[in-house]
Amino acid sequence: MGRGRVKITDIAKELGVSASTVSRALSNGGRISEETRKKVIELANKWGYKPNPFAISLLKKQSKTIGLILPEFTHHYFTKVLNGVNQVVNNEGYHLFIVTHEGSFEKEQNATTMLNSMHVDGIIASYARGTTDFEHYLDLLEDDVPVVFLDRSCEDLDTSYVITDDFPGCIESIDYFVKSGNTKIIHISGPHNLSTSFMRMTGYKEGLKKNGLSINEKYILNSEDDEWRNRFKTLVLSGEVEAVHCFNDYVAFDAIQVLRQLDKRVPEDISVIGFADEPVATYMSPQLSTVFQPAEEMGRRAAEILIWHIRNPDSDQLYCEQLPTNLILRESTRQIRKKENLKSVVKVLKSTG
Amino acid sequence: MGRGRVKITDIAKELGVSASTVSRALSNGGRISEETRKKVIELANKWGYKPNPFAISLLKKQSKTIGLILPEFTHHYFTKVLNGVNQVVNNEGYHLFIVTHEGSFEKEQNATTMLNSMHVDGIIASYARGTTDFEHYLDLLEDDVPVVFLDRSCEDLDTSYVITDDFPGCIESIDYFVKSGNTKIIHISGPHNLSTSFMRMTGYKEGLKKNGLSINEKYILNSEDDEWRNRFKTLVLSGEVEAVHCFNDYVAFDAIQVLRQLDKRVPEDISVIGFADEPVATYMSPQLSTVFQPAEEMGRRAAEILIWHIRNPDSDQLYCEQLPTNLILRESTRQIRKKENLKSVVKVLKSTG
DNA sequence: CTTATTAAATGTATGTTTTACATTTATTCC
DNA sequence: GGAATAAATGTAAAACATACATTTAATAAG
Repeated sequence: MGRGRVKITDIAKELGVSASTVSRALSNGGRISEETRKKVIELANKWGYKPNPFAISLLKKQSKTIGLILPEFTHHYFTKVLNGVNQVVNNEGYHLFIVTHEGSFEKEQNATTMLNSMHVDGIIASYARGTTDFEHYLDLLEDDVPVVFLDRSCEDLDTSYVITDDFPGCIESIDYFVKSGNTKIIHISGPHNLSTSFMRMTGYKEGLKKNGLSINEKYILNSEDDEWRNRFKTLVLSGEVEAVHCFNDYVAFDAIQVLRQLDKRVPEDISVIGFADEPVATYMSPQLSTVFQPAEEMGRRAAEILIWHIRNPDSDQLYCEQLPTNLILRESTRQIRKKENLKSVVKVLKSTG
Repeated sequence: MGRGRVKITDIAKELGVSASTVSRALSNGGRISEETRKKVIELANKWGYKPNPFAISLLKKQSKTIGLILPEFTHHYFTKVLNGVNQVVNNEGYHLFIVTHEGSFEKEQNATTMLNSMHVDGIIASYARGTTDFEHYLDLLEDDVPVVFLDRSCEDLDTSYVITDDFPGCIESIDYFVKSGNTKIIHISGPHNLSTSFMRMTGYKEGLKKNGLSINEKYILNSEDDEWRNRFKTLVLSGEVEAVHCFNDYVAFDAIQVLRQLDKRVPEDISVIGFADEPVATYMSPQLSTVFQPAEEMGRRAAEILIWHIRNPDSDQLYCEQLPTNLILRESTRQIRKKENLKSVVKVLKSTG
């Protein structure tokens, strides 16, 4: 039979009717006699008829396929995002084309043009760190391919996006440090061209301000700087560090390794809080206190929003959502008292109609 | 212009030539005057012509798309496999459709029929644990869709596969235990319906046998059994445990947690070896000695083999490859002396022509 | 100068499905 | 019986690119 090679005309020929009759019977659209419908459906089942998706896509100009652009697969965070996206996309009868850009702007550009030429019905994109030129996304929008940004937003473009609000999470962390008696707090930042990195550093600064502490640029290290470990050691040894606020869990892991080298105990001597709640946080010891990001939920929301756009192509409505984070206290912070619930939900709905 | 809506006939009309001339000029197939070719290419570039993949797929009956069936995304191992597959698939100009079955046989079946109806050119499959019925893969093969099994093989079906040979890795681990002076070795096994679980347990037994040690079923615990921690504690406290051979790194992590509760030092009192070299192995402390599985390489090989099958549809040759594992010594085992190189490469080439 | 040969360009059919429109058949009413 | 209506089915076009066949023009050979 070969690859469901039975097509609508085969059934039509066998039954002595026309192809359109068969099509109607199968898609129960127009009027058709109950008798023929039954006959057609029966034979279609018997022969295992499967419509050819290419013919349908060619005709209807839609592929029932969604493109997902991710930085990489091996990062656990994106894996969870992917999982979330996959769930709703499957439920809604779409298929997923996944491309990674590995942080390369060029690959990211290629990904968008590729997905466009593959005629995906829409795209969820988590763009490369260094991307500042969004021309390729503009091309997509001009071709009426809806785009939803994930994890990273672009305010210049009129697109929906789903991000976590890193701000409250950082402030919550600083609050906790202060409440547990740590006021000498340093920050180890991430890649400087990454918006989340900037956000978390700003959150750190705001947290200090809110607690009446002064901001000292000397206390902000950059994990991309090869010298950060040495600077960190110097600060620690000079006794100027009581707590470390880190860009993410991996940086926190590295910081704790350094502290161990210096025979500093965590959290007795120095407290550490990470960001993202990656698996590393639960496997390292001490287990890391960190800020949980609802990665899977983000993936789900992004997919839901994208599918909404696909189904409402004429609407100008945009969904710009910031999902709340959650401070998870484990072993790398000193205990203090029952943590208050700082849950924050922000939903903005901007409309450019 | 809308979604690269410029098509071949637009260019043909503008230039006053026929559609097929334009097609020929663009695909530089048949003979055509240099002059017209130039004109066509120029206009195609200017208008940003992109061929419609559906029309091509409909005509050529191939989608340039490969289906990948994985258990899940969140397991780091499969993420790396995915990464490997993705690399070569991209290089060879194919696209990837990814489906997960989450261990459900029904979902796995759906995945195969879905991918078949999407007319993928071939499928790489890592089937569900409990799958014993391979009818749906047989359907695929009958429809001339090549299948390559990954991580899990099916000897009943004439397909290529890529698996790791868990056996030598386990034996190497036991050898190492013995050489470093640990002879009281217990095994903590994985889910009992999982073939890798069985393989690793058998490897453990063979390793003991090879070293002249007796096998005691009392020393084999099952991590799926809720009581394993208590049994483990009892064994440890009775002084019958010098080394622990674990089904995978997560089990090893749990085992070490238990040992810590009992104030046993790793590796001074008890050595532990895991399996798989998951990230947890490098993040926990002590860092875990474990058996590295070439996940990415497996993904790459599977993709290479599948593409070979796609390009050689008439050949009956099968590639059945077992990739070697590698014992990585970190901090959870006592040091002994320079580790000898036990690399083992097995390549079987079976042909049913 | 005619015929054969080559080159260039064009036209047509194919792949599969859907749908707007057209046609046939059956039924009902005056 | 003929017109009007409804129901069922058929026809053809559209979606887009390409393989194959054919036509037209130009050149070489006899």
